[in-house]
Amino acid sequence: MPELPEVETTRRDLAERIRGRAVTGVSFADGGPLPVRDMEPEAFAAAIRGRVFGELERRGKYLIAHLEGGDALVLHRRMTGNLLSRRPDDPPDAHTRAIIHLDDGAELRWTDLRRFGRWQLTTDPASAYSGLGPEPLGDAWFVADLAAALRGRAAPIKAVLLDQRRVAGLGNIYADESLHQARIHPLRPAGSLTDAEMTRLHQAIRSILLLAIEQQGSSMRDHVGGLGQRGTMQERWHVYGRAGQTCRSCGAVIEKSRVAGRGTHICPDCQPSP
DNA sequence: CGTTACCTGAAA
DNA sequence: TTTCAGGTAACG
Repeated sequence: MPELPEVETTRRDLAERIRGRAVTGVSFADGGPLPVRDMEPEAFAAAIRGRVFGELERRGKYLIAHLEGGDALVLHRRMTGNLLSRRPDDPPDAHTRAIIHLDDGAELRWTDLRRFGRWQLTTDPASAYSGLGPEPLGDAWFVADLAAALRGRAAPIKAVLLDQRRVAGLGNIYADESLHQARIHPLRPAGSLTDAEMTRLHQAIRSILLLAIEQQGSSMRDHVGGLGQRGTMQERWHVYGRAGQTCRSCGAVIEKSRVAGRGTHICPDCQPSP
């Protein structure tokens, strides 16, 4: 579910709310898989109780909640995970799987319908996301870096964009939207893109991710920000979720197919077949 | 590389 | 009843 803009929205919403706050306890829902898989829930609760949060960082789609002392709680929302700050008397949130209680009385609620999300308490946070490629919104991501990631690759460009080792943070929605804005068909062999196409794609990725962050992400169904609010980027989609509707750029009918195992949306006029 | 499994629920 | 869903690890 959540891609870079959705995770960044959570980070911005929660960073100042948790900084300096101590954990007073953790409670987990009864029954079903929990986000902590590499230790027993009781051991996890004992290990984090009393710890104080520092900076809340994002890397790709990972959230890194640093703890004073150097270790961190690394979270990945996967498909339906949400982390939100609530007060104890706020109404319950559906599919709440865990709650971190803070010393100012706030509750950090983890909701996750499909239970794919993961938490990892680690003394070496970087090891949790060591294979990630560059941050597409970073100061040091240039067209040349995208070109290097694509060079010689026969795989469809969409598959490469979804590969977190090449670029960190793109998922199915923003891969489709970026390729449409850049006027590139998702099945084009990655290594076959011209310089002009790579320049357009680099620009499209950055501008779409920035707009999506402004919009606080896409709330197709499950995503909410750190305060429980829905994003509005779904109103700006050009192709994703719009099969059968007309292209906002040229009026052609948006088509849906399957590429790299994922539902894939294109405008057949803007994005000619390879 | 593409496919399957992991989970639950909504929609077709 | 079947299919599909924003992700990714483990398969072959």
